[in-house]
Amino acid sequence: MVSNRGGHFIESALDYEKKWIVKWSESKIFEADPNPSKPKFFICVPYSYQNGPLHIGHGFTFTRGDAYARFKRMQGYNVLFPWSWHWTGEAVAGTSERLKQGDQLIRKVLLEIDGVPNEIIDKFTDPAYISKYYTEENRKVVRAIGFSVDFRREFYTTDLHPYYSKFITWQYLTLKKKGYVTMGKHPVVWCPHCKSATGDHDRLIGEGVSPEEYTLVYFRMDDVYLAAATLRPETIFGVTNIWINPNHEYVITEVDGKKLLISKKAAEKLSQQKKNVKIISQVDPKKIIGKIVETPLTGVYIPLLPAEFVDPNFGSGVVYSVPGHAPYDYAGLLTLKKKVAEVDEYNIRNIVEKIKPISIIKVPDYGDYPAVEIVEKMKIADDKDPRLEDATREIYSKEFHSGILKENCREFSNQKVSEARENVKQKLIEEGLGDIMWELPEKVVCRCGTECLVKIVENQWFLKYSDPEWKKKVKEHIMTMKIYPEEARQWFLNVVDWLRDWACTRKTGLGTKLPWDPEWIVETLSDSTIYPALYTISKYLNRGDVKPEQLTPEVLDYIYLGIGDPAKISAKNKIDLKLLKTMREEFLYWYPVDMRISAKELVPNHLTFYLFHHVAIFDEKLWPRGISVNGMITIEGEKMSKSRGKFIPLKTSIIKYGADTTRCTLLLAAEDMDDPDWREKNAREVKLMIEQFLRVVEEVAKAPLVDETPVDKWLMSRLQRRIKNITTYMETLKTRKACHEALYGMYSDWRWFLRRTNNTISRTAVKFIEDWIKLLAPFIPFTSEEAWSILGKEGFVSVEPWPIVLGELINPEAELAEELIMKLMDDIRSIMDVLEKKPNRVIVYVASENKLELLEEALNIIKENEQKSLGKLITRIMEKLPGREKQAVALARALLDTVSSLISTYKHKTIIDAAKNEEEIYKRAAEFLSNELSTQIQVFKEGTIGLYDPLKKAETALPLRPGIYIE
RNA sequence: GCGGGGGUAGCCAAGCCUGGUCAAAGGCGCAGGACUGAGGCUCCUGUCCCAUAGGGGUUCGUGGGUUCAAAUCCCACCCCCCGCACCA
Repeated sequence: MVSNRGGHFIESALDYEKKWIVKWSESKIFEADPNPSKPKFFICVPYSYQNGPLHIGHGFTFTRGDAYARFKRMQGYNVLFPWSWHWTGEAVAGTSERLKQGDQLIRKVLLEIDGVPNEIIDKFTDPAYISKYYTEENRKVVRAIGFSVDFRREFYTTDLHPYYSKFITWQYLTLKKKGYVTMGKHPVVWCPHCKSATGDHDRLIGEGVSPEEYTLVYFRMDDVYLAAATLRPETIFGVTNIWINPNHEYVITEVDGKKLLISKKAAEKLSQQKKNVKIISQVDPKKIIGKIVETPLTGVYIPLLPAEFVDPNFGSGVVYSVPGHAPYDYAGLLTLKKKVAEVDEYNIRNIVEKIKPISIIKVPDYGDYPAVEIVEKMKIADDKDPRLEDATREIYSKEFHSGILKENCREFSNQKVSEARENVKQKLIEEGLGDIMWELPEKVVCRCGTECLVKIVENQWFLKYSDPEWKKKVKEHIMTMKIYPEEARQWFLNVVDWLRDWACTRKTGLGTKLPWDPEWIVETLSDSTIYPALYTISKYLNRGDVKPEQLTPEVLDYIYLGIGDPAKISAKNKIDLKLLKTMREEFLYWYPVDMRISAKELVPNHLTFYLFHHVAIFDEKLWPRGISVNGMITIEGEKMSKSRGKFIPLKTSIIKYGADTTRCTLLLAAEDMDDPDWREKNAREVKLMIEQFLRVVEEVAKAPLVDETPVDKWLMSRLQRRIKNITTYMETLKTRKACHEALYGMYSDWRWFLRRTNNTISRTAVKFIEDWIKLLAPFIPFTSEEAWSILGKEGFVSVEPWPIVLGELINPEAELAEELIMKLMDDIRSIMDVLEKKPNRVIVYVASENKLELLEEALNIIKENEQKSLGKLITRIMEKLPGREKQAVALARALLDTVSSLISTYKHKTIIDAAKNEEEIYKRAAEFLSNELSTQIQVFKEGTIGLYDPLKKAETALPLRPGIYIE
C-alpha cells in the first residue's frame, strides 16, 4: 500500500492555499463514512495512468468532479469522493524498455517535460518504480489543487498491490461464471522481430492503421487454386480475367488442405494467420500466363494475364479483374493492349482482344461501366497513373453506398452491394472456394524498424460485448441514466451498438493475472470498470482490518452480491462477522455511483465498459446513475503534445498561478463537450479577478456598516436569482456557466450596488458577500476559506450549507426600478454623445398619468396578439392623444420596444406599478444620476404647471420612457 | 468511410433546444476619462457603419426555404475538431 502520509506539499503560489490544505487534512472534513441520517452522494472520476505527471487536461476533468463534489457536500449530501491510481498496462514497461536501450528522446522527455530528477531516472528501468514515483508525485498535486478527497480509501492497481488483484480476480471469476468471457482469436498488427503486437505508440510509420479483412477467392487451375484477395467479393460476377505480376516470385502453398497459388510474400503473411501453411513449390509466373482458370460460384472460365500494377507484397499478389467496375482493371487492360510485344511473347493477343467489361452493378450517376467511364473522363491512359487511386475510391464508395447487383448475379441479384458483399463472402467460404485474409491497408513499421504484418492471435480471451442480451440491458439502462450533456447519450447508444468482442488479456505489462489462465494478464481497460465498488470497503483494507488474503471470492460475493451465509463465510475466512456485515452495509450505503465525470475520449471505451460490467455483475439498483463528459484540453489553441512542448503539468500551473486560479481558469475554459483551451493570458486575468474578490471581502470586513441602503432590496433580489441560476447550472454539470456567474455575475451586481450606495455597505450587503463566498467555494475553495475567515467566520465554508433561494427576498419591483435607472442613464448618455458637448443640466419628463392607460393597452395588445400590435397601438394612441397623429407611429414603436423588453422578466402588475412610481424612482436616483453624469439632473412630470420645456420633450414622454431634455 | 461535436463581431466565448426582449451576455484587447507623485491595481465610458436628440443601415460558415418575423426552425453545400479497438 502506498502510504497515505501528508506533509509533502508542493510549493503553491499562495501561502493561504498551503494553510488550508493542512487545515482541511487535519479536520478530516472530506472523510466520508456512512451516515443514515444524510442522503449519500458517490462521485468519482476515472483514475489516471501513472506514467507521467498529472497535467492540466487531468486538471480540467478532475476539477469539474471536485467542484461538483463540493457543491453536493454543501447541499447537505454525505459525499464520497475517492481517489486512486492506475498502474495497469504496457506503456510504462515500454518506457523502461526504451530507457534500457538508451533511447535519448525518452530520457529527454522524462527529464525536461516530466521533471524527473536526474539522480533517480536510472531507476526508471523498473516499470513498477515509474508508477510508484508518479503516484507519490501526483498525490501531492491532488492535495495541492484542493480536491476534496477521502484519502483513506486510496489504492493503485495491478498485482503489485496487495488487495486490488483480489478484487479483479473476483470480478473475472464472476464474469466467467456468467458467460461474459470467452476464448477466441483475432488479428493484430504484429512485429515479427519483437514477436509482439505493435500498438499505435510503438510504430515508426503507420499510426492509426489497423488490419482490414480481405476475401480470398479461389480460381481453380487443375488441382491448384489461384487465391485472389479482394475487398469486393460481390464483383466476381463481373470477372473477366486474373492478373498476376510476371516479374515476381510466386509459390504454391498448402493451406487447410488446399493448394493455393499466391505470391511468395503472401505465403509468408498467411503463415502468420493460418495454421499449417506449407510452401510446396516455386512457380514461374511467366509460364502460366495465358492459362485458363475456373471462376468459383459461376464456373466461368477466364484467362490469366500479366499486370505490373499488381503488388506482390500486398494481399495475395493475385488479383481478379473486373474492368467494368474497377478502374485499375480497366486501365490494366488498356495498358496490356498497348504492349504488343509482351502480348505476343505470351501468345495471348487473341485473348486480350476479346476481353470486354461486364456490367453487374447498377449505380446512380453512372452508366453500365462506371470504371470505364471514370477512366475515360479522367483521361487515364495506363495502369501506372496515380489518379487511379482516386478513381478507385470514388467508384468503390459510390457502389458500396448506392449500388445494387444486376440480374446477372445469380441469387445475389437485386441485393445492395453492401449486403451482397457479405453474402458472397459467406457463400465462398461455405463452398470451400474462399477464405479470409487480413492485410494492412498501409505500411506499418515497428519502432524496431521491422515492417509489421497481420497475425492472428490464438487463444485470446474476450469480453463478449457483442452479446445482444448484454447490449440490450446496457442500452436500456443508458436510456434511464442522467447523462450530461444530453448529446452524449446518443453517442453511448451508438458505441454499444458498434462494440465488438474485446480482447481483455495481454501477455506483457503490469496487471493482474487472469485467475484461470495465469499466463495472461487482464488488460488495462478491462481491469478498471467496477473498481468504484472497491472504494466502498477499501478503508478497512488500508487500515488492516481485513488482510488481502481474506478477500476471497466468497467474501467478495457476500459483500458485493449478498451471496452466502455471512456467519459461515466469516468463520471460514477468519473475518470478524460484524466487520463483514459492516462492509456489506457500507457497500450498499454508497452504491450506486451517482456521478462519474470524465473526458469524452473515454465514451467509446472506458465509460461504456464501466456500464457493461456493472450491468453484468451487479443488481440493477446498483447500476451507475449518472455520467458527465467534457472536452479535451488544448493549449493556446493547439493539441497537447509532449514532444512539441505543448504540455503543462498541473504542478507547474499551481506553482505559477496558484491552485484556485488554475481551477477557475480551467472551469471557465469550456462547457459540455467543447474542448477547453488553456491560455496563459486567461490564467493571469482570472488571478487578478480572484485577488479582486479577496480585496472586496477585506474591504467589507473592515467597513463601517449601516443598517440599510435604498438598494438593499435590489441586491437581495439579484442574489436570489444568482443563487437559482448557479444551482441549476451545477445540477446539470454546467460548470463553466456556474463558475462564471458565481465569479463575474456576482461581481457585477456588487459593483452596481457600490455605485448606487456611493460605497456605503449595509448589514444586508454583508449577507450578500457571505453567500458570494459560499457560491464560490466549489470553484475556488482556498480563496473562499480565506475570505470566510477574513469575515471572521468560524469553521470551514467548505461544509457550510449551500445558499438556497429565499422567495420572499425576490423583489421584481426593486429590480425593475434599478433597470429603469440604468436605462435612463443610458438614454441620457446616448443623447449626450450625439450632442458632443458638455450639458449644463438634464431635465427628465415623466409621462403624465393619463398615458398609463396606453401602457396597459400596450401590455394587453402584446399579450393577446403579438402580430399586429403596432398598428393597434397606433390607433389607440391617436384616439388617446388627439392632435398627435404625426408622432403616433414613433410613440407606438417606442412604447412597444420598452414594454416588450420588460414583459418576459416582469409581471404585468409589476410593470404598471413601476410606471405609477416612475417619478419617485427617478427623483430618488437624481443625485446618483447627477454624480454619474457630472451634470445636474432634474425630474418633472409632464403637465406640471409652468414646466420649462423648450423642445417640447414632455409630450414625447411615455410611461417607463421619460422625455429627456439636455441643455 | 462510420459515429460524435462545432463554425457568432479584433480575439476568446454565450445565445440556438423553447423564433420576436439580439447590434447580439461576459471576458480580453484597444481608445478616452477618473483615481495616483507617476505607474500598477481599481472604477467609469466607448469600441460593425452612418447620424448635432435617445435614430437608421448592414451583420452571426455558404446558398436556398418556412414565417408577419430567423444567429435561432428546415434542406443542401463548404470547412474545422474528436473517436474508430487491444491503446491508456
